[in-house]
Amino acid sequence: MRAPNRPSRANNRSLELRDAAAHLFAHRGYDQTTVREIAAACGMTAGAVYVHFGSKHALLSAVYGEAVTRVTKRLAVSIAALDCPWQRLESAVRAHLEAVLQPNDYARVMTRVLPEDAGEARIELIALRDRYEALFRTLITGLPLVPQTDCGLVRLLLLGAINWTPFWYGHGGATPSEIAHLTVTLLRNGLAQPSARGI
Amino acid sequence: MRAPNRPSRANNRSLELRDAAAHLFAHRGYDQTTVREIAAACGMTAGAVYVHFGSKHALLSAVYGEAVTRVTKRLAVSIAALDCPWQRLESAVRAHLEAVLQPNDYARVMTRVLPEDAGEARIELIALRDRYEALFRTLITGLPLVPQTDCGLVRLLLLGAINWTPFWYGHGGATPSEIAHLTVTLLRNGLAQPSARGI
DNA sequence: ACGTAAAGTAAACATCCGTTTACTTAGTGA
DNA sequence: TCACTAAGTAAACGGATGTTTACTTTACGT
Repeated sequence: MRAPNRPSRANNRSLELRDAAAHLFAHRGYDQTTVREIAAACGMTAGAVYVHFGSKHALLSAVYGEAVTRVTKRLAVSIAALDCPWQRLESAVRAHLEAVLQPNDYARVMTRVLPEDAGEARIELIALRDRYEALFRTLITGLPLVPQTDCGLVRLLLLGAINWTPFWYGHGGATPSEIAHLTVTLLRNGLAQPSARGI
Repeated sequence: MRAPNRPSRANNRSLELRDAAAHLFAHRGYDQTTVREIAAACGMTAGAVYVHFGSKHALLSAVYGEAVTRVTKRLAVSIAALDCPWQRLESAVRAHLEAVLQPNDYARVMTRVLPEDAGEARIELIALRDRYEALFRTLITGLPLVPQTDCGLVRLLLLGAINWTPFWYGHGGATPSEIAHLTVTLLRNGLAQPSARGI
């Protein structure tokens, strides 16, 4: 008699478990989170976790998949009304940063948990991550760049820069919006004084 | 009678252990590497590791410290003869990338193992990493940037971009030298067609 | 030649982890 | 009402892990 006002039998505690797992994975990493901790965070026993998820890896897949879904939606909304390719990119970067930098457990799992650490779920996580990064591919190939720019390389550098932000955010004092603006300005115009530009 | 031509009693097998640990930490991560594996890679037993290192964490500290020392030296050499601030930065980035991207176990540990995963050794690793990143601080503050640029933010974005490269290097086809050139060019001039630059 | 101490082994220790099993509880539908 | 089934518990299982202990080997200084 834990929840008297239980809405129905399918009182999906699996979502509660997934949230708890996301929180722990985001803050302590996958390896250093135990199934017992996840269960305890929901007031359950470790065994009960396996009623909802076949394995710890499956739990990570569920968290990762939800993370990609959420941040993809957020990104799509943020660029929907914009036309200028540079504005679209900046808005996408801002959306990504807001997702990753706020205390948002799901988004943070995307950058903190390496697919390589996921064992069996590895291939699935890589596919999910690639699906997300393809959005940036579209945004970047839409930019009016100097000819023969390696768009793939630009995308990877950009994603690297913003995926690394969780490791230092908070010490610099800049907001996600400011970081996004500087990042895209840098990509667009560079930072050299006009008199000091190279060929 | 393992090594007949043993040079002396202090046949420092601790260096051999450190190398083996670096290799395994770089390729499989800290948590997923066992002390027994490290010992086996040197033809030893797990117990023998504790003759040379007090704990697994101490072994990680040794690897991390050596990594910082090596890459610092490499970086200092690469920029010694250069005057132009942009050339100095590009050379430093190239040196960093070559260290991180070649099958160089030590440098890779610096980007693959998060200090947060190091337990007791955490504070020490952070101090070592900060010491290294301070080199880039000097290089960036020496650049003739547009006024009021947030140099700290630029440094963090740059380090993020190049620290993330190990996760995708090899799929893009670009060499460390090419990546370094594009990165610094981007930082300097941006990538927008001159006709499409913003204010 | 001999004592010392470093280097290494083999095995145990204590603990923890993911997972499974046997069992209990409590709604649900016929 | 009663069989059915999802949800959960308690406990055990099997194995792995970092570390310690007791003992052996071996090179060096005196």
